Amino acid sequence: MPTEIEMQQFAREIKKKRVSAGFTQADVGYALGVLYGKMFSQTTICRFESLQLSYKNMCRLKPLLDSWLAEATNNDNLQAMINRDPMLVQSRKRKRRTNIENIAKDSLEHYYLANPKPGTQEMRQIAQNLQLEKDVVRVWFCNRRQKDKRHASKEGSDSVLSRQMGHPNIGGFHLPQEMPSPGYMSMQLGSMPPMYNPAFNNKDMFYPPRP
DNA sequence: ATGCATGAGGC
DNA sequence: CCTCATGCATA
Repeated sequence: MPTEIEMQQFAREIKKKRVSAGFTQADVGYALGVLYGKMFSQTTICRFESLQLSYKNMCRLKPLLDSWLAEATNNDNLQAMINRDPMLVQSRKRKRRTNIENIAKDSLEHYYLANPKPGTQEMRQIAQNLQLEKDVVRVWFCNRRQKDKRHASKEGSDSVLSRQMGHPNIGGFHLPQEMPSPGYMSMQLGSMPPMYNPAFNNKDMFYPPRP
């Protein structure tokens, strides 16, 4: 089992190699499919590189990326660009993504801090207060807990519970105000080589997660 | 890069 | 209903 430090180094290594070879995260995910049968999405590669997966999850994916790294290092290029699988047959089953208002998100966060695992009745109540489907609320809590877990293996004693809070506001109105940027998502900007030049040129690269 | 969603597996 | 791994869709 690699240590978390080793995992961090590995993630940086993967990213460095990917970028210098001119691959996108999606390319890497696709390459894993070609190489080992199981393909991964851009999202997963992104989350691996930024250490946003659970440690256990990272350990399972590491071997795959490990050999990808080896492949990419040998074959230098001529690597993946194999024909993109057109295997998409519009399966219109997925629910359209709900957009939860910022006001509601603040309230949810508040509820979460008070109780991360509300019961069915409690969720009904919350859903009603915020005028959301209770399933949307349930999923929000599931995702919220999952997010906490990703950052769980941190050491500091304070941390996780003190972040983008600020408005103790439950059902009523809410003062429009800027939320302080959460600083817990450490990006590794300190180790960029000078010739670094990604395919994207947007400002996101040098911004903290969200305003 | 990230928000909301799905589905498998677990009790 | 939960957790966990994962991803479509979108900002």
